[in-house]
Amino acid sequence: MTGIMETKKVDEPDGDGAVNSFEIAHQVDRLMRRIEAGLHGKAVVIDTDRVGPFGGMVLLTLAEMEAAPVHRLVGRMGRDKSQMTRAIKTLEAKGMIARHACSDDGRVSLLSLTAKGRSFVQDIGVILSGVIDDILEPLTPQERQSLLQVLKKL
Amino acid sequence: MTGIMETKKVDEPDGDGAVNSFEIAHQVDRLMRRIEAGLHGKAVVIDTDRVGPFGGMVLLTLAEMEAAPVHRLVGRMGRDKSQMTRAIKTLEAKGMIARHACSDDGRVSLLSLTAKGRSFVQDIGVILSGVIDDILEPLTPQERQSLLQVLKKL
DNA sequence: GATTGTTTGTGGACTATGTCAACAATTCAA
DNA sequence: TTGAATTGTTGACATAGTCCACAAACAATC
Repeated sequence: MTGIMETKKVDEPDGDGAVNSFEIAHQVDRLMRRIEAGLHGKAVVIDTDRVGPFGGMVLLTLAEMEAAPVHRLVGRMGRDKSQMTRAIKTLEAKGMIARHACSDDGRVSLLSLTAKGRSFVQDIGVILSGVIDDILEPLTPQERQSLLQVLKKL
Repeated sequence: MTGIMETKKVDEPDGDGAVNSFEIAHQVDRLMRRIEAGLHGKAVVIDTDRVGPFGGMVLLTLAEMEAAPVHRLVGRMGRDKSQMTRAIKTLEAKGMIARHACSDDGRVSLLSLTAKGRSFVQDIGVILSGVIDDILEPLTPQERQSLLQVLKKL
């Protein structure tokens, strides 16, 4: 149906407009990797608590939700529950997030950033912006906008 | 400079057209994760040799290079050398790739897919195409094309 | 030809992430 | 109220990524 792995060479898009799937996967992978690498290179200096890339993502994500239960974080980030449990535990130990019981539901405990967590998010956000701006540098503002637009649609 | 982590709410693009950086990182991350999850769900059945996601990517990448030294694979995939060494070792053990000495350079050994490796790539390619087509389903052909275009501009 | 430095690939040791399955506590629904 | 479903936790394990040191082959110089 789609063209990628056929033996014949595919020089132009298929009739139904499909694009090379592996090419997409590969480019997305590379992009993600560049973001991580950029962060890895620059963020070490401020990550004094050794929160790590994943912990950073959790904090960043939590920053734009404020007071969310674990399962919502899980849903938003697409990770495993157990992984999230542990990440939260260490982030809590480092004083980045706090949890308080949910009055409506005895099972859930709501998560929120502490002042320290917010301050970290602030710092890492600036760095992340810089890294992504560097990567997106070859794109025109229109292209950036359309990239974000398309990504959001998915 | 960029808007993401400012305290004030950002409802519209900044004057200089910058977009929310974290949003980009987050969406790229999610997209990558959806691809992995889709692959994970569907590819298990054919991955009888337990090549794994990373091994699969190596094979896919190698398929479009044919007879490449390790360091080129490393460069293309943005991973660590040692990681690649080990991945190659196991892939070789599983009979997916073969290595033969390079006449020009005594240090490098050129990698290429075996028949088995090519067959695997064929299968996984079909699945990957399906997964990505599913994910890209909400996009118009124009949007897909523009996504790939923008990604390639990196 | 011996020298120094670089590239290429390996290996060890370690950390971080991700997966799977089982589980208790709670809530929900019939 | 009893049986499912949800929520979060844990154990055990598998995979992936990082850092550092190293040997062998090359490259450039003297």
